This record gives sequence, structure tokens and C-alpha cells, in this order.
Amino acid sequence: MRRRSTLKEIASALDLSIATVSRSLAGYEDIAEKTRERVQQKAREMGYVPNVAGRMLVSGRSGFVGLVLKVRGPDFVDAYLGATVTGLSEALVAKGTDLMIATAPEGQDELEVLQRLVQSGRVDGIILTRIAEDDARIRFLQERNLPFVALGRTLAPLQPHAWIDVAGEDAFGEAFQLLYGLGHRHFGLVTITDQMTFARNREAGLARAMAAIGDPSVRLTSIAAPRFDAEGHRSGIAGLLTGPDRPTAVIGLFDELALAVVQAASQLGLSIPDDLSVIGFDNVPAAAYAVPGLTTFEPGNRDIGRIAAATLLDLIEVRPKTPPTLLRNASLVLRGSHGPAPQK
Amino acid sequence: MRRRSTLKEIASALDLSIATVSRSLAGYEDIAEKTRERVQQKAREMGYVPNVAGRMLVSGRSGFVGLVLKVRGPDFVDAYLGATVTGLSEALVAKGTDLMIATAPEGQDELEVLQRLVQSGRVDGIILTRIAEDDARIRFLQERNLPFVALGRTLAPLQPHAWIDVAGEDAFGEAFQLLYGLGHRHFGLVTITDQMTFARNREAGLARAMAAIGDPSVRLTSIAAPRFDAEGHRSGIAGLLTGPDRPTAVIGLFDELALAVVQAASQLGLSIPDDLSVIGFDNVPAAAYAVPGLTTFEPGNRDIGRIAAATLLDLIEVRPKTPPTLLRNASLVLRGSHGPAPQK
DNA sequence: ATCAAAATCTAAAACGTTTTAAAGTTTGCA
DNA sequence: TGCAAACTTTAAAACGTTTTAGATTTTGAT
Repeated sequence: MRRRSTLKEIASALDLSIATVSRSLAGYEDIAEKTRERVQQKAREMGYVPNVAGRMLVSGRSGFVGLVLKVRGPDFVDAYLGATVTGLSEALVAKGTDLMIATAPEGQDELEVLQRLVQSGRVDGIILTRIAEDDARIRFLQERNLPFVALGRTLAPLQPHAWIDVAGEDAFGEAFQLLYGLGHRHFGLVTITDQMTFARNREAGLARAMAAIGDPSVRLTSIAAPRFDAEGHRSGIAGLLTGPDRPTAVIGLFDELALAVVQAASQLGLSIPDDLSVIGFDNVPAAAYAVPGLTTFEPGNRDIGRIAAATLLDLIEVRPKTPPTLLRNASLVLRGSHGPAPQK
Repeated sequence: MRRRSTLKEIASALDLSIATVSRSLAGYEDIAEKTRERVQQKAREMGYVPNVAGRMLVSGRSGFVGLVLKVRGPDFVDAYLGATVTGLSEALVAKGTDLMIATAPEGQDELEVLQRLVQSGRVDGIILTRIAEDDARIRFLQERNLPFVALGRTLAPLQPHAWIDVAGEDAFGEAFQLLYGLGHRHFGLVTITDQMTFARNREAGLARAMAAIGDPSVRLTSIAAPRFDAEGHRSGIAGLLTGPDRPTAVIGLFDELALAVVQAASQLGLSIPDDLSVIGFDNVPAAAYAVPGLTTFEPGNRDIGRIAAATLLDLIEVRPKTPPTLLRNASLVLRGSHGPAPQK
């Protein structure tokens, strides 16, 4: 196998010192033009690629940004992460940084994986997803003073930190107004019991919008189960949709839950949107494939990924006193799963 | 910020040499029991985590296995990769190795990203997915003699290499026999034009099974478009399903295409499975959500991931002369999207 | 021709680890 | 008590890079 070439090899091939070679490649000013060219030419010729270990050791920088994903079941990641990772990767690679995705398999605690990643010096910064209401990871990173950007908010951070999030509260308010305008009065909500802030935010937005209308005939029936308890959701949804007093419009906390409602409705012989309106959140690919298409919210995750990457690189570079935060709006994607409330 | 502790710090805290500390932690035999305990205690106390850069530099090993993903559009990865990555991660982390997922954003050539990853010494081995008929990545890795496992086969590798694959040819043969037994004679196939071996293998399996039946009334109509040309597929499928002489059973190269067929059928007012049978491959989550559920093949990707991880770690350890290969069978998942051929 | 200034190059240290070869210590037996 | 054997510890080199401080060479002005 062709060995990887080193600075030392280039140096001895050109009869120069290692320092000169290193500095030529780094573009220092005090290197003669002629020398720089000779070195660069030779480096290309020998297929030189800097060894990260050597570089890391001296600079303390790894050139990596880490993302810890909890893998779980066959799904690998929550559907919405796909676009986010795409955006992250795009923006990072453009700046010469790589994205390292460390995965925490089921048994493994996500915090532990994060700690190992950070403490072994593999990454210069971290992107955090799936933010919990009180997130141990955030405390850990703040304590270690490692730059990070949270995709999502905690309810009440002890210290301010950089975050980017989608205004789920506004989106759910908008969903309510859309459906209310179509005559719906009895609403269903399918949500999760996990302590995730995005869930609380969306629920709060819905509740606030309902209260703001001030119409006493408006009602909400919620069912909740743990995030990965598909069976719990299934039976909860079945309960929600059967019986004489079922809601005429159901909002899913995210598309997966909304699609489960669609499926249950179909099995119960309810027609969408004639008998039941359904709205989701995330705009996952499957939402477009559903028949009829699922009305949902597009959070713009790819952009969020791009912005998060840029923000994090800034943070690594300068470490400002007040960390940047950004709340973006999701946009409503109108498809066929909503319609006027059925006549009594 | 609490600094990361080093061997040197532990050594001076205990008044020992760095070597002794290092060897105590590594569990060498010639360290007094008492010393070992003192060291390990102190290391825990000081929160010692080995610095990868230092370790990499001397060992030449990074403790990472790389996976290069082409990110594209909002989907991040082909749906089937989810389970594969889950399996990989599980098996790797259990052995103290991490999975580094390098992403190649659209513009970036996947080969280039791979080269950079390998040449900078960040990874000890590589998992390759989406194998092309003649794959430049395989040639590159063989040339550099870096251990790798391909998830998929090339058509004719110059040198043998380790691979694991699913027998798509058998699966498609089985799909044909199932449908033939249900009375179908005119078949449709929705495939891709990309030079991917999995596509060629499945197509060949279908053709072989059709030929083996020896029934002259059996016919096949295929439509193909580039992998990411959703519009091309949409119009191809529409063409396939309209007209008096349409197939009564359509096989999608993978679930996404099969689901597109289901959607098109629904828009054309064709009922599944009464008017049209559809079978896919991959058993993605959306296949279960479809109404009716999509009959498809479960490739067992999570297992494949686990096996690939174990195989790669072996390869890194021993580098055997004849690289291992494994061809597994996909299992048919019967749902509601197939049925008897409609009566003329 | 001389010398200061400018331009160019380099020695050496540092980053944190592992490992080899050897040094130092203890033990057991004669 | 002396000494070999067994046990335990350590000094030093090596991995590949960056950077600092200084050394060397060239240039330009007198």
C-alpha cells in the first residue's frame, strides 16, 4: 500500500526543514514565492494530506462538529432530522469542517456518549437535538464550556445558550384558527408524554389560541402516550375516533402521529376530510404520499441546519458573551386532509 | 472550565511516572495490584478520558469506522439506511468503536469526501453503501489497502472484497411466483436507470423467474427513470397505469416507488388490491402506514448492519487473505396490497 | 566594501499517548 | 549475608503537526 506521506518526507525530498514545508502549505507570508510553489507542487505530487491526529494534538482543534443521535428501533432518527442533517452537512463541509454523527444505541445513555465524545477531544462543538424540558446535556456542555447550538429550547435554561427553534406554538395556533374558521368546534390532539419542550410549546400554542377565541362551544380532547409506544397511540387514537362524541378535527403533534390518525380513520370507515380533518407537523416525505395528502407545517429544517452550522462555527471562533438565539416560523402546507366541519 | 486531565497530571499527583500510569490503566500484568488501584481511583476522580489525538498518533488507529453518506434533498438518506445505521452503531459501540458518518452534500463528490476521510487518518475502516456497478470507491480503498465492507455487490470486482448483500434476485423471483399464482399475467416494473447493482440484480431475478415459468402469456412492461427524478417516475407510472392494456400487478424496485404506484392508482380511481396488485421492497415505515398496507420484502437491514460491523472489526484486526462475503435472504411481508388478478 | 534592514529559513519545543528496553526493588534461598 | 530471580517501575523515543524565537541569507543604501 502506498504510504501516506508526511511533512518530514516532503521536507527531505526537497531538502528543506519541516517547519518551512509546514509554513509554505499554511501560506505564511515569510516564505519565498519560489519555495512555496516548489513545496505545494511536491505535496500535490506525493498526495500529501495532513494527519489529523498530529494537527489536533498541537492545535487542540479537531475540525469536527458532533451530533449525537439516539438510534432507536429501525427508524434510526426522527424523520425531521433528515433535512436538518442535510443542511448542517452542507454548511459545515463548505467551511472545511466535518460532521461527526455519534450514535447512542438503545441501552446506551445519550449523555454518556456525549461525554465520551467531548472529553476525548474529538469535536470542537456540538449540535444538540431533541431538547428536553430540563436537559442534562446542556448543563454538561455549559460546565465544560464547549460551544454548542441547541435545536430547540429548554423551558428555563440556567444559563442562556445558543439555540434555534421553530415557533411550534404559533403554528398550532394557526392550525386551530384554520380549523375553527372551517366550522370545527370539537378538536382532538394526539401528543406524547415525554418531557420534550417542543411538545409543550405546541400544546401551549393550541391552548392559547383556543382561549383567545373565547367561544365556549370549543372543546379539546387530548390523548398522549410515550413517544415510541406505537401501540399506546394506536389504542388512544381508536378511542378518540370512536363513540358518538368524537372530534371533527384532529391535530397530530407531528406527522407520524397525524398519519396514524389518518390510518385509523380509514380503518374505521371515516372519510378524510369529509368526516374528519387531520393536520400534522414536519412535512415528512410520507405526508406527501398519503392519500389524501396530509395538511401539515413545513419547519424549514434544512435552513435550520444551515443556520445552526454557521452559528456554531462562529461560536467556536469567537465565543461571544451573549449567545445568539433564533425563533423561526413554520409555514402551513395545505393539502387535502382538512376541510369544513361535517354537518351534524 | 474544568480542564481535561492528562496522564501527566495523574502521574504527578501520584508521584509516579507517566509510563506507569498509562500501563496501569491499560491493565498490564507487571503493575503492582496496589498501584493499579491507586491509579484507577485517581483517574476516575480526576475524570480522566484519554485524548484521542495522542492515542491515534502513536497507535495509528483512530477508533472510528467511517460511513460516507450522500445527502440529497430533504431526505438525508435512503430510507433503508436507517435500520442499517442502527445495527452498525449497536455493534460498533459495544466494541468500543465509534461510527463516524461523513456526509457528502450535493455538489461534493462522494469519492472526494471518502478520500479526504481516509487519507487524513480519521478512520480505521469503512462501510460502503449504495454500491455502483463499477465502483470507484472500491478501487480506491483496495489501492490504499484500507479495510472495508461493502453493503452490496459490484458486478465484477477486480479484486475480491468483503461484502454483505440481500438476495434481491430471489426476492423478486418470489414476488413473481406469488403474483403468478394469483393469476396475474401482465406485470409492471418500476425501476431506476442509475448504475446500481441492486437494481440490476432484482431485475434479473424477476426476468429469470418469468423465463423459468415458460408461460408465453406472461408479459412485462417496465418503466425507469433516474433515482431522484420523482417527476419522471410519476409520469412513467401514470403511463403504465392508463390505457386499456395496463398490467394487473406492479412491482416497485423499492418501497418508495411502490408507494408512488399506490398513490397514482388511487388518483386514477383504481382500487388496490382489487384492480391492481402492488409489491415493494425494503419494508420502510411508510409501507406499514399505507392503506392498504404495502406487501413488501423485509431485508433485515438492522442485522446486516450488525454483521457488517462485526465483519469490519475483524478485518481491521486480522486482514485475512480471502475476504468474507455473505448473501442473505429477504423475507416476504404479506400485507394488503396484493390479491388475485381481476377478471377480464 | 560595509552594515542595517529586510527577507527567508530552521531548530526545538510542545501537544498526549504507547511501548521498549533497561533500571530499580523485593523476595527467596543457599 | 549474599545473590539470583522475580517483580515493579521508569526514561526515553516515537507518532505528525504547529509555532515561537532565533539564525541565516539577501538586499539596498551609503
